[in-house]
Amino acid sequence: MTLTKRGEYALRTMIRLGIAEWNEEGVISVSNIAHQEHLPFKFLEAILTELRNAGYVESVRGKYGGAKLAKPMKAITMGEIVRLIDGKLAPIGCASETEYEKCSCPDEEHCGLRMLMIDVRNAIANILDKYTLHDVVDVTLRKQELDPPKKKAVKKPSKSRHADPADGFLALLKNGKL
Amino acid sequence: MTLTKRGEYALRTMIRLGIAEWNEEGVISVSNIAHQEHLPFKFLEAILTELRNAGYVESVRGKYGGAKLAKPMKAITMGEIVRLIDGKLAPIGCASETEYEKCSCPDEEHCGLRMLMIDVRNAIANILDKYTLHDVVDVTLRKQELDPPKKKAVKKPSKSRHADPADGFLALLKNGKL
DNA sequence: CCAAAATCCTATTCGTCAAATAGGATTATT
DNA sequence: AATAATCCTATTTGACGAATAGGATTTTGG
Repeated sequence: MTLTKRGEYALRTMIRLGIAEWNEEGVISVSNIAHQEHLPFKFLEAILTELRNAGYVESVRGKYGGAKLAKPMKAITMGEIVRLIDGKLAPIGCASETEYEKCSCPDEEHCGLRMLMIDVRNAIANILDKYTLHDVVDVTLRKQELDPPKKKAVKKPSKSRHADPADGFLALLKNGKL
Repeated sequence: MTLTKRGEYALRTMIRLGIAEWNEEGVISVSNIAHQEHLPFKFLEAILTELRNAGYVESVRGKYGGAKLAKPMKAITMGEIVRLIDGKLAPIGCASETEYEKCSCPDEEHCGLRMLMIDVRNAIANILDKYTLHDVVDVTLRKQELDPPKKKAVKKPSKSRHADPADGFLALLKNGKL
Protein backbone atom coordinates (compact mmCIF):
# COMPACT_ATOMS: atom_id res chain seq x y z
CA MET A 1 0.00 0.00 0.00
CA THR A 2 2.86 2.27 -0.89
CA LEU A 3 2.58 5.65 -2.54
CA THR A 4 4.68 5.71 -5.68
CA LYS A 5 7.84 7.80 -5.70
CA ARG A 6 6.19 9.88 -8.38
CA GLY A 7 3.27 10.61 -6.05
CA GLU A 8 5.54 11.42 -3.17
CA TYR A 9 7.75 13.71 -5.23
CA ALA A 10 4.70 15.49 -6.60
CA LEU A 11 3.40 16.20 -3.09
CA ARG A 12 6.77 17.36 -1.88
CA THR A 13 7.05 19.63 -4.90
CA MET A 14 3.65 21.16 -4.27
CA ILE A 15 4.57 21.78 -0.65
CA ARG A 16 7.84 23.37 -1.74
CA LEU A 17 6.00 25.63 -4.15
CA GLY A 18 3.57 26.47 -1.37
CA ILE A 19 6.38 27.49 0.93
CA ALA A 20 7.85 29.58 -1.87
CA GLU A 21 4.53 31.33 -2.38
CA TRP A 22 4.28 31.92 1.35
CA ASN A 23 7.67 33.53 1.27
CA GLU A 24 6.73 35.49 -1.86
CA GLU A 25 9.64 34.03 -3.78
CA GLY A 26 8.04 34.23 -7.20
CA VAL A 27 8.86 31.33 -9.54
CA ILE A 28 11.36 28.65 -8.63
CA SER A 29 13.28 26.69 -11.21
CA VAL A 30 12.96 22.96 -11.48
CA SER A 31 16.66 22.60 -10.88
CA ASN A 32 16.33 24.56 -7.68
CA ILE A 33 13.49 22.40 -6.41
CA ALA A 34 15.37 19.25 -7.38
CA HIS A 35 18.40 20.42 -5.52
CA GLN A 36 16.56 21.45 -2.36
CA GLU A 37 14.46 18.31 -2.24
CA HIS A 38 17.21 15.90 -3.36
CA LEU A 39 15.21 14.73 -6.37
CA PRO A 40 16.29 13.70 -9.89
CA PHE A 41 15.93 16.74 -12.13
CA LYS A 42 14.55 15.03 -15.22
CA PHE A 43 12.03 12.98 -13.30
CA LEU A 44 10.83 16.10 -11.50
CA GLU A 45 10.56 17.91 -14.82
CA ALA A 46 8.10 15.27 -16.04
CA ILE A 47 6.12 15.45 -12.81
CA LEU A 48 5.82 19.21 -13.13
CA THR A 49 4.59 18.78 -16.66
CA GLU A 50 1.71 16.67 -15.35
CA LEU A 51 0.95 19.16 -12.62
CA ARG A 52 0.98 21.98 -15.18
CA ASN A 53 -1.22 20.11 -17.62
CA ALA A 54 -3.72 19.58 -14.82
CA GLY A 55 -3.70 23.25 -13.89
CA TYR A 56 -2.06 23.09 -10.48
CA VAL A 57 1.15 24.74 -11.57
CA GLU A 58 2.03 27.41 -14.04
CA SER A 59 5.42 27.99 -15.49
CA VAL A 60 7.51 30.75 -16.94
CA ARG A 61 9.88 29.93 -19.77
CA GLY A 62 13.22 31.49 -20.46
CA LYS A 63 16.09 32.67 -18.34
CA TYR A 64 14.99 33.15 -14.76
CA GLY A 65 11.98 30.96 -15.54
CA GLY A 66 10.45 28.41 -13.24
CA ALA A 67 7.25 27.16 -11.67
CA LYS A 68 4.69 28.50 -9.26
CA LEU A 69 1.31 27.44 -7.97
CA ALA A 70 -1.56 28.14 -10.33
CA LYS A 71 -4.28 27.93 -7.70
CA PRO A 72 -4.67 29.22 -4.17
CA MET A 73 -3.29 26.73 -1.67
CA LYS A 74 -6.63 26.57 0.06
CA ALA A 75 -8.20 25.38 -3.16
CA ILE A 76 -5.96 22.34 -3.51
CA THR A 77 -6.45 19.21 -1.42
CA MET A 78 -3.74 16.65 -1.06
CA GLY A 79 -6.14 13.99 -2.26
CA GLU A 80 -6.46 15.69 -5.63
CA ILE A 81 -2.72 15.54 -6.17
CA VAL A 82 -2.47 11.91 -5.10
CA ARG A 83 -5.28 10.89 -7.44
CA LEU A 84 -3.74 12.79 -10.31
CA ILE A 85 -0.21 11.48 -10.01
CA ASP A 86 -0.41 8.19 -8.12
CA GLY A 87 -3.95 7.06 -8.83
CA LYS A 88 -6.88 5.94 -6.77
CA LEU A 89 -6.79 6.09 -2.99
CA ALA A 90 -8.57 2.78 -2.47
CA PRO A 91 -6.29 -0.20 -1.79
CA ILE A 92 -8.30 -2.37 -4.18
CA GLY A 93 -10.09 -1.40 -7.36
CA CYS A 94 -13.54 -2.61 -6.34
CA ALA A 95 -13.46 -0.29 -3.32
CA SER A 96 -12.64 2.78 -5.37
CA GLU A 97 -15.07 5.65 -5.69
CA THR A 98 -13.24 7.33 -8.54
CA GLU A 99 -11.51 4.51 -10.44
CA TYR A 100 -13.69 1.50 -9.95
CA GLU A 101 -12.39 -1.85 -11.21
CA LYS A 102 -14.25 -5.09 -10.83
CA CYS A 103 -12.18 -7.66 -9.00
CA SER A 104 -11.86 -11.39 -9.52
CA CYS A 105 -13.77 -12.45 -6.43
CA PRO A 106 -16.86 -14.57 -7.03
CA ASP A 107 -19.41 -12.48 -5.16
CA GLU A 108 -18.76 -8.78 -4.93
CA GLU A 109 -22.08 -7.92 -3.32
CA HIS A 110 -21.26 -9.93 -0.24
CA CYS A 111 -17.53 -9.49 -0.09
CA GLY A 112 -16.40 -8.63 3.40
CA LEU A 113 -12.99 -7.60 2.16
CA ARG A 114 -14.52 -5.07 -0.20
CA MET A 115 -16.61 -3.56 2.61
CA LEU A 116 -13.53 -3.34 4.77
CA MET A 117 -11.47 -1.71 2.04
CA ILE A 118 -14.23 0.79 1.38
CA ASP A 119 -13.77 1.86 5.00
CA VAL A 120 -10.02 2.07 4.54
CA ARG A 121 -10.51 4.20 1.45
CA ASN A 122 -12.99 6.40 3.24
CA ALA A 123 -10.51 6.87 6.07
CA ILE A 124 -7.70 7.78 3.69
CA ALA A 125 -9.94 10.17 1.78
CA ASN A 126 -11.20 11.74 5.00
CA ILE A 127 -7.67 12.91 5.63
CA LEU A 128 -6.31 13.62 2.18
CA ASP A 129 -9.47 15.38 1.04
CA LYS A 130 -9.78 17.33 4.25
CA TYR A 131 -6.34 18.84 4.41
CA THR A 132 -5.39 21.37 1.81
CA LEU A 133 -1.97 22.28 0.59
CA HIS A 134 -2.35 25.39 2.73
CA ASP A 135 -2.77 23.27 5.87
CA VAL A 136 0.31 21.22 5.12
CA VAL A 137 2.42 24.24 4.36
CA ASP A 138 1.10 25.93 7.50
CA VAL A 139 2.01 22.98 9.67
CA THR A 140 5.41 22.69 8.05
CA LEU A 141 6.23 26.33 8.72
CA ARG A 142 4.82 26.25 12.22
CA LYS A 143 6.93 23.24 13.04
CA GLN A 144 10.00 25.02 11.70
CA GLU A 145 9.20 28.09 13.77
CA LEU A 146 8.67 26.06 16.94
CA ASP A 147 11.75 23.97 16.51
CA PRO A 148 14.15 25.69 14.12
CA PRO A 149 16.15 23.23 12.04
CA LYS A 150 19.83 23.26 12.86
CA LYS A 151 22.18 24.30 10.12
CA LYS A 152 24.39 21.28 10.53
CA ALA A 153 23.49 17.65 10.16
CA VAL A 154 20.47 16.68 12.14
CA LYS A 155 20.85 13.49 14.14
CA LYS A 156 20.45 10.61 11.74
CA PRO A 157 17.65 8.26 12.63
CA SER A 158 18.72 4.66 12.93
CA LYS A 159 17.21 1.96 10.81
CA SER A 160 15.33 0.53 13.76
CA ARG A 161 13.51 3.76 14.31
CA HIS A 162 9.78 4.00 13.83
CA ALA A 163 7.42 6.78 13.01
CA ASP A 164 5.62 7.82 16.18
CA PRO A 165 1.84 7.88 15.66
CA ALA A 166 1.81 10.98 17.82
CA ASP A 167 3.76 12.82 15.13
CA GLY A 168 0.75 13.11 12.83
CA PHE A 169 -1.32 16.22 12.24
CA LEU A 170 -4.27 15.22 14.35
CA ALA A 171 -2.16 14.27 17.33
CA LEU A 172 -0.06 17.42 17.17
CA LEU A 173 -3.12 19.63 16.89
CA LYS A 174 -4.94 17.73 19.62
CA ASN A 175 -2.00 17.99 21.99
CA GLY A 176 -1.65 21.68 21.39
CA LYS A 177 1.80 21.31 19.93
CA LEU A 178 1.00 23.30 16.83
CA MET B 1 -1.55 3.21 -2.87
CA THR B 2 -2.66 -0.16 -4.10
CA LEU B 3 -2.63 -3.40 -2.16
CA THR B 4 -0.67 -6.01 -4.08
CA LYS B 5 -2.57 -8.90 -5.62
CA ARG B 6 -0.66 -11.13 -3.27
CA GLY B 7 -1.99 -9.18 -0.28
CA GLU B 8 -5.51 -9.19 -1.62
CA TYR B 9 -5.46 -12.91 -2.38
CA ALA B 10 -4.08 -13.64 1.10
CA LEU B 11 -6.93 -11.72 2.73
CA ARG B 12 -9.54 -13.38 0.56
CA THR B 13 -8.06 -16.75 1.39
CA MET B 14 -8.16 -16.07 5.10
CA ILE B 15 -11.79 -15.01 4.85
CA ARG B 16 -12.59 -18.13 2.88
CA LEU B 17 -10.94 -20.28 5.51
CA GLY B 18 -12.87 -18.36 8.16
CA ILE B 19 -16.15 -19.10 6.44
CA ALA B 20 -15.15 -22.74 6.17
CA GLU B 21 -14.39 -22.88 9.86
CA TRP B 22 -17.73 -21.20 10.60
CA ASN B 23 -19.44 -23.88 8.59
CA GLU B 24 -17.32 -26.57 10.27
CA GLU B 25 -16.02 -27.78 6.95
CA GLY B 26 -12.67 -29.05 8.21
CA VAL B 27 -9.75 -28.56 5.87
CA ILE B 28 -10.14 -27.17 2.36
CA SER B 29 -7.75 -27.95 -0.43
CA VAL B 30 -5.82 -25.24 -2.18
CA SER B 31 -7.36 -26.26 -5.47
CA ASN B 32 -10.79 -25.84 -3.98
CA ILE B 33 -10.03 -22.35 -2.66
CA ALA B 34 -8.45 -21.39 -5.97
CA HIS B 35 -11.52 -22.54 -7.83
CA GLN B 36 -14.03 -20.84 -5.58
CA GLU B 37 -12.11 -17.58 -5.47
CA HIS B 38 -11.02 -17.59 -9.11
CA LEU B 39 -7.33 -17.48 -8.20
CA PRO B 40 -4.27 -19.07 -9.83
CA PHE B 41 -3.56 -22.31 -8.02
CA LYS B 42 0.22 -22.15 -7.93
CA PHE B 43 0.29 -18.53 -6.80
CA LEU B 44 -2.19 -19.33 -4.03
CA GLU B 45 -0.06 -22.31 -3.01
CA ALA B 46 2.88 -19.97 -2.39
CA ILE B 47 0.71 -17.53 -0.46
CA LEU B 48 -0.54 -20.32 1.78
CA THR B 49 3.02 -21.36 2.42
CA GLU B 50 3.74 -17.89 3.78
CA LEU B 51 0.61 -17.94 5.91
CA ARG B 52 1.55 -21.37 7.23
CA ASN B 53 5.12 -20.34 7.97
CA ALA B 54 3.79 -17.40 9.96
CA GLY B 55 1.43 -19.59 11.96
CA TYR B 56 -1.91 -18.37 10.64
CA VAL B 57 -2.75 -21.52 8.75
CA GLU B 58 -2.08 -25.16 9.32
CA SER B 59 -2.18 -27.81 6.68
CA VAL B 60 -2.81 -31.50 6.30
CA ARG B 61 -0.82 -33.40 3.71
CA GLY B 62 -2.00 -36.32 1.66
CA LYS B 63 -5.24 -37.32 0.06
CA TYR B 64 -8.13 -35.32 1.45
CA GLY B 65 -5.53 -32.82 2.73
CA GLY B 66 -5.88 -29.06 2.77
CA ALA B 67 -5.64 -25.96 4.89
CA LYS B 68 -7.44 -24.54 7.88
CA LEU B 69 -6.99 -21.64 10.24
CA ALA B 70 -4.37 -22.19 12.92
CA LYS B 71 -5.63 -19.46 15.23
CA PRO B 72 -9.04 -18.37 16.43
CA MET B 73 -10.52 -15.78 14.06
CA LYS B 74 -10.84 -13.33 16.89
CA ALA B 75 -7.10 -13.49 17.42
CA ILE B 76 -6.23 -12.42 13.87
CA THR B 77 -6.50 -8.82 12.73
CA MET B 78 -6.58 -7.91 9.10
CA GLY B 79 -3.64 -5.59 9.66
CA GLU B 80 -1.43 -8.49 10.67
CA ILE B 81 -2.09 -10.27 7.40
CA VAL B 82 -1.54 -7.16 5.31
CA ARG B 83 1.79 -6.45 7.01
CA LEU B 84 2.92 -10.03 6.58
CA ILE B 85 2.08 -10.42 2.92
CA ASP B 86 1.96 -6.93 1.44
CA GLY B 87 4.19 -4.97 3.80
CA LYS B 88 3.86 -1.80 5.78
CA LEU B 89 0.55 0.06 5.98
CA ALA B 90 2.11 3.52 5.75
CA PRO B 91 2.09 5.08 2.30
CA ILE B 92 5.67 6.25 2.71
CA GLY B 93 8.49 4.62 4.60
CA CYS B 94 9.26 7.53 6.91
CA ALA B 95 5.68 7.41 8.22
CA SER B 96 5.85 3.73 9.06
CA GLU B 97 5.67 2.51 12.62
CA THR B 98 6.76 -1.02 11.82
CA GLU B 99 9.03 -0.71 8.80
CA TYR B 100 10.60 2.68 9.04
CA GLU B 101 12.69 3.90 6.11
CA LYS B 102 14.34 7.27 5.97
CA CYS B 103 13.24 9.23 2.94
CA SER B 104 15.17 11.54 0.67
CA CYS B 105 13.63 14.78 1.85
CA PRO B 106 16.00 17.34 3.30
CA ASP B 107 14.37 17.90 6.67
CA GLU B 108 12.38 15.03 8.10
CA GLU B 109 11.73 16.69 11.44
CA HIS B 110 9.72 19.45 9.83
CA CYS B 111 8.21 17.61 6.93
CA GLY B 112 4.52 18.36 6.59
CA LEU B 113 4.05 15.46 4.19
CA ARG B 114 5.43 13.02 6.72
CA MET B 115 3.09 14.32 9.44
CA LEU B 116 0.19 13.99 7.06
CA MET B 117 1.14 10.47 6.06
CA ILE B 118 1.51 9.47 9.67
CA ASP B 119 -2.15 10.43 10.04
CA VAL B 120 -3.05 8.41 6.97
CA ARG B 121 -1.19 5.42 8.34
CA ASN B 122 -2.87 5.84 11.71
CA ALA B 123 -6.24 5.92 10.00
CA ILE B 124 -5.52 2.79 7.99
CA ALA B 125 -4.22 0.99 11.06
CA ASN B 126 -7.21 2.10 13.12
CA ILE B 127 -9.36 0.06 10.79
CA LEU B 128 -7.19 -2.86 9.83
CA ASP B 129 -5.96 -3.41 13.39
CA LYS B 130 -9.42 -2.99 14.85
CA TYR B 131 -11.31 -5.47 12.75
CA THR B 132 -10.49 -9.11 13.15
CA LEU B 133 -10.94 -11.88 10.68
CA HIS B 134 -13.97 -12.86 12.77
CA ASP B 135 -15.58 -9.47 12.16
CA VAL B 136 -15.05 -9.68 8.43
CA VAL B 137 -16.38 -13.21 8.21
CA ASP B 138 -19.32 -12.20 10.39
CA VAL B 139 -20.19 -9.27 8.16
CA THR B 140 -19.78 -11.38 5.04
CA LEU B 141 -22.17 -14.03 6.31
CA ARG B 142 -24.63 -11.50 7.61
CA LYS B 143 -24.70 -9.77 4.29
CA GLN B 144 -25.33 -13.10 2.57
CA GLU B 145 -28.15 -13.87 4.96
CA LEU B 146 -29.77 -10.48 4.48
CA ASP B 147 -29.49 -10.53 0.75
CA PRO B 148 -28.98 -14.09 -0.49
CA PRO B 149 -26.80 -14.28 -3.58
CA LYS B 150 -28.67 -15.41 -6.65
CA LYS B 151 -27.56 -18.63 -8.25
CA LYS B 152 -27.29 -17.17 -11.71
CA ALA B 153 -25.13 -14.33 -12.91
CA VAL B 154 -25.45 -11.25 -10.79
CA LYS B 155 -25.86 -8.06 -12.74
CA LYS B 156 -22.49 -7.04 -14.03
CA PRO B 157 -21.32 -3.65 -12.90
CA SER B 158 -20.36 -1.34 -15.68
CA LYS B 159 -16.96 0.21 -15.91
CA SER B 160 -18.25 3.61 -14.88
CA ARG B 161 -19.51 2.27 -11.59
CA HIS B 162 -18.01 3.44 -8.35
CA ALA B 163 -17.78 1.97 -4.88
CA ASP B 164 -20.31 3.70 -2.68
CA PRO B 165 -18.69 4.99 0.53
CA ALA B 166 -21.86 3.90 2.30
CA ASP B 167 -20.99 0.29 1.49
CA GLY B 168 -18.22 0.14 4.10
CA PHE B 169 -18.41 -1.55 7.48
CA LEU B 170 -18.84 1.58 9.54
CA ALA B 171 -21.61 2.95 7.36
CA LEU B 172 -23.49 -0.34 7.25
CA LEU B 173 -23.23 -0.79 11.01
CA LYS B 174 -24.16 2.82 11.65
CA ASN B 175 -27.22 2.63 9.43
CA GLY B 176 -28.38 -0.54 11.07
CA LYS B 177 -28.08 -2.54 7.88
CA LEU B 178 -26.04 -5.27 9.48
C1' DC C 1 1.05 -52.28 -3.79
C1' DC C 2 -0.94 -48.76 -6.66
C1' DA C 3 -3.44 -44.76 -8.09
C1' DA C 4 -5.20 -40.51 -6.95
C1' DA C 5 -5.42 -36.39 -4.41
C1' DA C 6 -2.99 -33.40 -1.98
C1' DT C 7 1.01 -30.63 0.18
C1' DC C 8 5.81 -29.22 -0.04
C1' DC C 9 9.90 -27.41 -2.22
C1' DT C 10 12.71 -25.13 -5.57
C1' DA C 11 13.08 -22.80 -9.66
C1' DT C 12 12.01 -19.94 -13.63
C1' DT C 13 9.71 -16.87 -16.75
C1' DC C 14 7.96 -12.82 -18.40
C1' DG C 15 5.90 -8.81 -18.88
C1' DT C 16 4.99 -4.60 -17.06
C1' DC C 17 6.11 -0.53 -15.44
C1' DA C 18 8.32 2.37 -12.04
C1' DA C 19 12.18 5.13 -11.79
C1' DA C 20 15.32 7.36 -14.06
C1' DT C 21 18.10 9.15 -17.95
C1' DA C 22 18.92 11.47 -22.52
C1' DG C 23 18.93 14.76 -26.31
C1' DG C 24 17.57 18.68 -28.37
C1' DA C 25 14.14 22.55 -29.75
C1' DT C 26 12.43 26.76 -28.06
C1' DT C 27 12.00 30.80 -25.03
C1' DA C 28 13.56 34.77 -22.24
C1' DT C 29 17.06 37.65 -20.39
C1' DT C 30 21.20 40.17 -20.26
C1' DA D 1 25.47 35.48 -28.62
C1' DA D 2 25.57 33.08 -24.35
C1' DT D 3 23.23 31.41 -20.53
C1' DA D 4 19.47 29.75 -17.93
C1' DA D 5 15.39 27.83 -18.22
C1' DT D 6 11.06 25.24 -20.01
C1' DC D 7 9.10 22.02 -23.32
C1' DC D 8 8.85 17.80 -25.93
C1' DT D 9 9.83 13.20 -27.27
C1' DA D 10 12.22 9.19 -26.56
C1' DT D 11 14.72 5.44 -24.35
C1' DT D 12 16.76 2.52 -20.92
C1' DT D 13 17.01 -0.46 -17.22
C1' DG D 14 16.26 -3.06 -13.72
C1' DA D 15 13.32 -4.62 -10.34
C1' DC D 16 9.75 -7.09 -9.08
C1' DG D 17 4.99 -8.44 -9.22
C1' DA D 18 2.29 -12.01 -11.02
C1' DA D 19 2.25 -16.21 -12.59
C1' DT D 20 3.91 -20.76 -14.21
C1' DA D 21 6.52 -25.23 -13.93
C1' DG D 22 8.31 -29.68 -12.37
C1' DG D 23 8.81 -33.04 -9.26
C1' DA D 24 9.39 -35.17 -4.37
C1' DT D 25 6.71 -36.62 -0.57
C1' DT D 26 2.56 -37.79 2.09
C1' DT D 27 -1.97 -39.80 2.91
C1' DT D 28 -5.93 -42.50 1.77
C1' DG D 29 -8.65 -46.20 0.03
C1' DG D 30 -9.15 -50.03 -2.90
